[in-house]
Amino acid sequence: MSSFDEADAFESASLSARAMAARPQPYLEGLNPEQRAAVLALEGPVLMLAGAGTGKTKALTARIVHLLNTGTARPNEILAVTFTNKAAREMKNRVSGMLGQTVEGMPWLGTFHAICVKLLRRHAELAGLKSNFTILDTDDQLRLVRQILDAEKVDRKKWTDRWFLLHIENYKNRAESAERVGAGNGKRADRIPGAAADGTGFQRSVGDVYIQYQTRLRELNAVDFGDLLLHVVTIFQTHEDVLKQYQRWFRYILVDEYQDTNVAQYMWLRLLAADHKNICCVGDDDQSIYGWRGAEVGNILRFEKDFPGAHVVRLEQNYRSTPHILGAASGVISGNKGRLGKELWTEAGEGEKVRLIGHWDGEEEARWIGDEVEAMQRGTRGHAPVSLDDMAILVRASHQMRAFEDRFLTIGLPYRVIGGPRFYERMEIRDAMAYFRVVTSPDDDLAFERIVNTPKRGLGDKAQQIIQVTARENGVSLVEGARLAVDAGQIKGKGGSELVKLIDGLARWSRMADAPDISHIELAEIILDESGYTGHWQNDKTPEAPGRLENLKELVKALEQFENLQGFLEHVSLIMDNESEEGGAKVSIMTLHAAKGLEFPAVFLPGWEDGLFPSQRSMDESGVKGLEEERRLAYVGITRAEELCTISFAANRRVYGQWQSSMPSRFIDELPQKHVEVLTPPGLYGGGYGAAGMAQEQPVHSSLAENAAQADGYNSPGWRRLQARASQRPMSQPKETRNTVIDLQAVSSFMIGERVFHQKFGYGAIIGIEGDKLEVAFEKAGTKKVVASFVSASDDIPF
DNA sequence: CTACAACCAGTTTTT
DNA sequence: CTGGTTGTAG
Repeated sequence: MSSFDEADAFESASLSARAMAARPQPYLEGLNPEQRAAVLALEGPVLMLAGAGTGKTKALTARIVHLLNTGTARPNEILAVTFTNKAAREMKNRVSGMLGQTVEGMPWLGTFHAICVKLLRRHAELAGLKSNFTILDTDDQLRLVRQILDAEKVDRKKWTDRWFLLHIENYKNRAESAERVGAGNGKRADRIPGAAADGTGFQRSVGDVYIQYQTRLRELNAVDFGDLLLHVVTIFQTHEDVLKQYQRWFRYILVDEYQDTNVAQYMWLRLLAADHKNICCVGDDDQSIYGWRGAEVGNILRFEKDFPGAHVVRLEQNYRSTPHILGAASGVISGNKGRLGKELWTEAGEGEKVRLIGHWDGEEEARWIGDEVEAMQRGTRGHAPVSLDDMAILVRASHQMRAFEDRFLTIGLPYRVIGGPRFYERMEIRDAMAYFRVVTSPDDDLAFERIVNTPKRGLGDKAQQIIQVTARENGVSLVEGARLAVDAGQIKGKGGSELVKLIDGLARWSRMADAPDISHIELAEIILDESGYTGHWQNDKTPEAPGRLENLKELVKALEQFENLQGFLEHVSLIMDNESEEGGAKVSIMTLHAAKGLEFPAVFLPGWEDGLFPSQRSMDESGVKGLEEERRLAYVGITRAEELCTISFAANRRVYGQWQSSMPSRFIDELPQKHVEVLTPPGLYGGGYGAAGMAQEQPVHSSLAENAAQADGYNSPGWRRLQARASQRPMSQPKETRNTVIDLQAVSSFMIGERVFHQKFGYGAIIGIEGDKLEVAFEKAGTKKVVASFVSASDDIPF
């Protein structure tokens, strides 16, 4: 059953407009003049340019409340769109808070996707779908692409499923339908490079795959996330009556984070606002950091052209950060061209300068930050103690997190990583949900495919192929196909009997789902139990297994909030977050992207090195555009800080196991000196390097020495030259490896008992030799057979 | 069909 | 380095 109730959404305005008209307006009291202007300008197009920390959400919610309170609009006449469920939730809460009552019937406050699901369910037939269509997750999408590629005999080593999916999604972000893309077949830029010459038989374009992908989706009665927008836009474009209807219904439109809209979302909004033009877009062009997934900064930059006569309000008074922090941030962002232009200011006292510190390597950086966090927690240099909850470490790329995790575990500093793999993305959760999906809708082939041999039932590629073929030949679902194949005796042995067990189980569970005397929670437990899925993890001896069982329990617990399995699945397909938080205070570690919208009294920004931040890949792939987005990311990072912002970089860093040296980020040069204090790194003055002892080996040309000497001129030419010199000189690896790699073709003789080293398994002793294969007893990894060329002799003292 | 070793690629992430 | 995928031996 869908959670969406039409009547509720459109008809039952629970708050009478007239009854509200004369109410007082306390929500206007706490607003500054600009915020107030943005709230009061209810009619016509409004662009609210809201800088970081300028009370954007406050103004936005006040605007909604004002619409309601003055009787200008009823709750169900307001379309309020956000990007994330979190933002939608917060807005809902704040509106209720301001209104002093729960918001009954604001059915159109939600994410783009959630709102589009509602719309598309109403008009599914106009998109060639049934209204109970399913929404695919990334796994399903890839499985689908893979099927198409295999059918087309595409060499998947050369062009991966991900590559195709990426392109398809890019098309969808730009609202380009398969028909349209396919029509340009062969002439367009989407032609697969080198395909014709490859001899794989696949000589066509991404457009062809896109077309087939859409065809399959329709056959499956399914959509992906991109489709939710694209289908609705297409319906609006081709059915004027439908569009008109919604233009009348949604009398007032509000959009949060407008700088993150993609072309499809932009078109969707323009269509809906075309008639009355009561659209209020809120955003900050300086915080557009999602270009790589289709966001178009151009949308916000063009607003006044799109909506002539638009009322533009700038929120520039910042309530979050100190002047030094704002000064540093605006210094950096001023390097970008084509901004709408904003200057943040604050009434806050001067505060501390942004601190800048360079380190010898990434480990020292982590060590220093760990110490600093502890010191701040204790309260140092006249500062009051800072709670760990109030500190955050914001990195450019998630692999930077490991250094901090390692260090914090060593010193026992509690931390939390935000934005890791989310609950519903974990393998065991997806498996379990795939079971639920097949039980609730037996036609869900993708889900069936996922679980048919999970846990292992002896149904490998061959058996699965038979099922596929049988299903296709008879035009039935995979479950049905499996039944037919078994009946025809095509799947024999253990696999056959296991398959029968599975099919019978599915049928039985489906019946239970309809039975009134079994709760869906019991049903879920029965499914997981009888399918053998729980047992599979109980028998698993790997260290993750207990955690996975724990997660499954949590999943079952989460079911309690829903009436039935369908309701749960519907919810999960749209809401994929899970932030259960317990325990004491912790430092947060997260990416800069994940930090957008958050704020912390103390922020650390490590890894400001050219190539890492700004990311080389961004610059290579998107040139100046890429660099500008990176710069906005820097701006976002700095403006997360309320009181103390510490930027750091390391001269050397281990990347994919290799040591690499780099120059300080070009963004460091862009920090205005008057807002920055350069700290002296600890390493030079004893102690810092500990056992590594490389301070002696690499004394003078260390960038740190220069850093200390040039405390006031870190961006001087001298500093630059020195950095360039340091990076040209290959740094010797700080931690010496003591095993020597020996060319085995040259040496070719191994002896039993000899000590060797293997990349993956570590150290071990040879206990057997067969031709070019060695049997090695590894110290940590046990006894393995390895090819001789993969081990090297170790000159460690044999034990 | 499964298990294990070899190979390979490797930002950012929401819905 | 590391995790995910592919290829091959049992």
